[in-house]
Parts: sequence; C-alpha cells; structure tokens
Amino acid sequence: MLERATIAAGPKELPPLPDAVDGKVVLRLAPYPSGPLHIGNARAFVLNDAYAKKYHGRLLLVFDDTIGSEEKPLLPEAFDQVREGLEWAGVEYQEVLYKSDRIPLHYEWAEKLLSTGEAYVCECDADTLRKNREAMKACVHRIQSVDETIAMWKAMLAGEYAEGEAVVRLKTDMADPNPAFRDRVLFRIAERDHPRVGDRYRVWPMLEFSWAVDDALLGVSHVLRGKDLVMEDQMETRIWDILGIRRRPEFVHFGILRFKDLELSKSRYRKEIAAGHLTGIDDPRTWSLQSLQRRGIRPAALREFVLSFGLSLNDIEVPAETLYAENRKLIDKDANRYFFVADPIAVEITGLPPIEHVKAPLHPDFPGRGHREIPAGPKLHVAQEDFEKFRGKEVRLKDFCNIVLDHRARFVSMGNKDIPKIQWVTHGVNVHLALPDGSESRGLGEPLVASLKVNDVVQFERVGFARIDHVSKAEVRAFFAHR
RNA sequence: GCUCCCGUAGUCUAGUGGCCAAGGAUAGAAGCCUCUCGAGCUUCUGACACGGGUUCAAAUCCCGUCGGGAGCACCA
Repeated sequence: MLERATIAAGPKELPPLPDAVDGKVVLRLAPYPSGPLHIGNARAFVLNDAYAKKYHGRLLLVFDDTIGSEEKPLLPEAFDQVREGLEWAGVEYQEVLYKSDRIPLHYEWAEKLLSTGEAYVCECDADTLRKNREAMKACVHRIQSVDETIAMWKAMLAGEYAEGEAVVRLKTDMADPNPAFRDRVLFRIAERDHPRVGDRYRVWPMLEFSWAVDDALLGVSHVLRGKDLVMEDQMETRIWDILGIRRRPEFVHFGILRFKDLELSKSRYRKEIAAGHLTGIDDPRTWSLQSLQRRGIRPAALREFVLSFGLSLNDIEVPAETLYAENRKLIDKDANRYFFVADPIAVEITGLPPIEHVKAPLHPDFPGRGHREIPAGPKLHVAQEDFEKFRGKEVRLKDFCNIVLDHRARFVSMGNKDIPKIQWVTHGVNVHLALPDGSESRGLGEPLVASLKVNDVVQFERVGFARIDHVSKAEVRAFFAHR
C-alpha cells in the first residue's frame, strides 16, 4: 500500500520506444529554419533529446531547409536562432546536417525511383492536379513510358521547365480511399534563391521524399514526429518498398500540442517583427525559446512540462499556467524578494517617529541568506492599485509600520499587525517591467534593485517573478515571468 | 465530403481484463503557517463521453453513436 503510493509519486518515466536498443538509437530533429524555435516546437525537440539520452543514442540535427514556399520562406539567420534555442533548452545533438547539402543524394534516389516506373514527371498545373485527385482521375503523364519520364526529369534539371510547369509524382493509387494519398508530389521546381546554396538547384524535393532518402541513409532508428505527419510515414514506407530498402526506422507519434489563448506561428511573427509590431525574436508575445529565456523560464521547467505529456496521441490544449507552475518550483528558492510599486503614488506620513531604515529578509524561507536594508522615512511611494484599494484604511507598510493610508497618511504604530500589507519604496529606482502581453509596467523599486545583475531572477513581492534584463544608472529593466 | 487518429476530474496524465469503491500533477475551495496575493503543510471538491456486446470479471477487448483533432499544398 505504502509502496504503491511512493511509486506513483515518483519521477515520470518515459515509455519505452519500440525495438530500442541501448546505445543503438539514432534520432533526428528536423527544424524548419523560418525563425527561432518556439514553445509549440518543444514537444518534438524535448522528446527527441530525452529519448536520445535515455538510450545513450545519437541525436542528429537536420535542418529541413528544402526550399519551402512563398508563404514559408527560409530565413538565413534562423539557422543560428534555432541552434541558440536548442542550446538554451539543453538539447544535445552530435551532428548538424543540412538538407540543402544533400540534394544530389535526393536526385540519385529520384532517378532510381523513376527508372522503376513507380514515379513520373507530371506537367499538370496545381489546379488540375487537385481536381484530378478529387475525381480519382489519372492524367496522361501517369502512363507515359519510363524513357519519356527520364527525359522529362533531365529537362527539369536542365531548366527547361519553369516553376510550376512540372513535378515528380509517386504512383500510389489515384483511387486510394484517402484523398490525401493519391499520387503525391515528390519534387517541384522553385526558382527562389536558397540562403545557403543560392541558385545551385531549381528542382527541390518535398519533405516526404527527402526523408525517405535521409532516414534510410543516416540510419535513423526512430522517427518521433507529431501525428500531423502520419501520412509521411506511409509515403516513406511506400518509397522504401519500391526501392527495396530493408532497414527502416520505427515511427512514433505524439498528439498535437496547443496552448490556450495562443496561436503560434513562426512565419507570422517574422512578419510582425518586420512590421515593428513586435520588438524582436525575443518579444514575449512570440513565445520563442529566446523570449522564455528572457523572462526567466528555466529550461528544466520547459522539459518537465513537456515530458509530463508523455507520448500520448491525444491532442492537448494546455494553459501556460502549467508551465509557470513548473518554473515556480524551480526558481522560488533562488529568487530573492524585493519591493516594486507600479504607478507610484506619493504618500507622506505624519507623526512618524524618526527612523532611518528597516530590515527585511532577502528570502523569507531562508533567513540565513541575510537581510536587505531599506531606507525608511515619512516620504514614500505606494502602488496606485494599493492606494486606491486601501485609501482611508489602516494598512501595514510591510516590514515597516502601520498607517492609515492617504496622500497624507497618519502613523498608527510600528509593530507587526494582522492587517493588509502593502509594499512601499523610498529613494526608489526606476523599474520597467516588460509584461508577457507586450505592455510595460513602470514604477519604482527599492534601492537595492539597482545593484541586481542581469539574469538575476527575483520576486517582486505581490507582483510576481521577473528576470533582470538590463541595469543602468537611470533604470532597471526586467521581464515578468509569472506570478 | 473522404481518410486517419483520439476521447479518464476545469486542464494534463497514470492505468494494456481482476491489486481501480480509479493514482499523480495543475487549477479551485477551506484551514494552518508566513510581516508577500509566493512557498510550505493539512483537508476537501472533482473523471473512466454514451449505448450495446464479449467475459466469472472491462476504464482496459469488440461494435455502434456522439464529440474533438489532423490530413486531403508544387509548405514543413
């Protein structure tokens, strides 16, 4: 009885991966470099990293930088932004590869495939292609000879087709009950420049084909991907069947992860940053890993948060509060306490006995950490919200004294009392607190706040946890993490 | 519409036929503690979508219904 409870409360174990052999697991991470990684990508990279470590295997970072689309362009700086995010998140990979370096391999495989007659070059436009798919109708190109197809392929490579004029399609079955699986496109022509390889290629593989090649060539043992990519399994499998590839990875999926009240999109944030609606890639509204770092979210919190979902195929929607709860567990003990009053209101206390300063603990749970000395006196500031709420009532200025609150406040007594306690500041330093919604809270912090260092995570009492982002003579800037 | 996936408390999850009168986390409530609306401690609220089977026995297997999601791009 007792034993069972202990096990249930113990640390969460990852479910085993099918046919995983310790030391032989090879996993891959396939970010698309259109911007920095954000919290919505976390499930993929945390799980891959966690399993690579669990099985003492290898994790490959393979940039999925095939040419993309007009709507989702590649971004040159995204490669470093992705790596920066992964580094922060504690993801350890042994090798970095680029799809764009592997195009010749993809061509080689394409030619093998075309020569089997199981794929063909199609000249139908996108619209025709879609309509035929709906109607389960094969087009004339499907039945052309292998020789014709090879000739057309060469013509594609030679630049004799313009963008949109020819694609390579896999012969699955135009009557497949799944409309999504009817002769899918494997290669298409894109005349855009690539940030790494420029205009070296104009025929680019689609994700499914490139992975059919690379998962096989790189010896990937397990593919962990979201279940929005299940059809890709079928595509890869079909291609391996045709080419007689025997050694194949296991496919493992996890459900779609969404955040309540959040819509994450790398491409959209890119546009909004460019338009000046967001301050940069670490704007808290992007939920990029960079922004989480800036707010003082610990990578371990993100990891725990993601691992708590396991490998379930459920589609889930979680509130950010769950991540905050995880983070709070980690930072609470480290975060020293300080006073910050937002939108300060000046208050002068009458009848206050002479007093120079008071002492307050840096952290109430760890008295050994020492005290902060706060200059005290009759002239001070309190937060507007507190002022309005408690005006005319007796409150305790925490660690200081009791007063009846007003612009001209009346001193009552010094000793602690069981009445509402509010924070207060004399000789305050300017503090700007950047909030997750992009707004900013301005106010005053107690003098010691000016001696904090960048990256310190503190708790502004009754406000919340924050990371110090910038300290100068004029002001301290901090990013709000959570309550 | 078609194909596939999923359905345990507000949320996330454990559970793979008997040990489940369903465990944990988070959120919520109450109390204690605390010179913070944080943390800690104690207690409480709260779920197997529904209907049929199979079985001695079902949250767990099967069928149906309902609900949610994904895919149906020359994006990833």
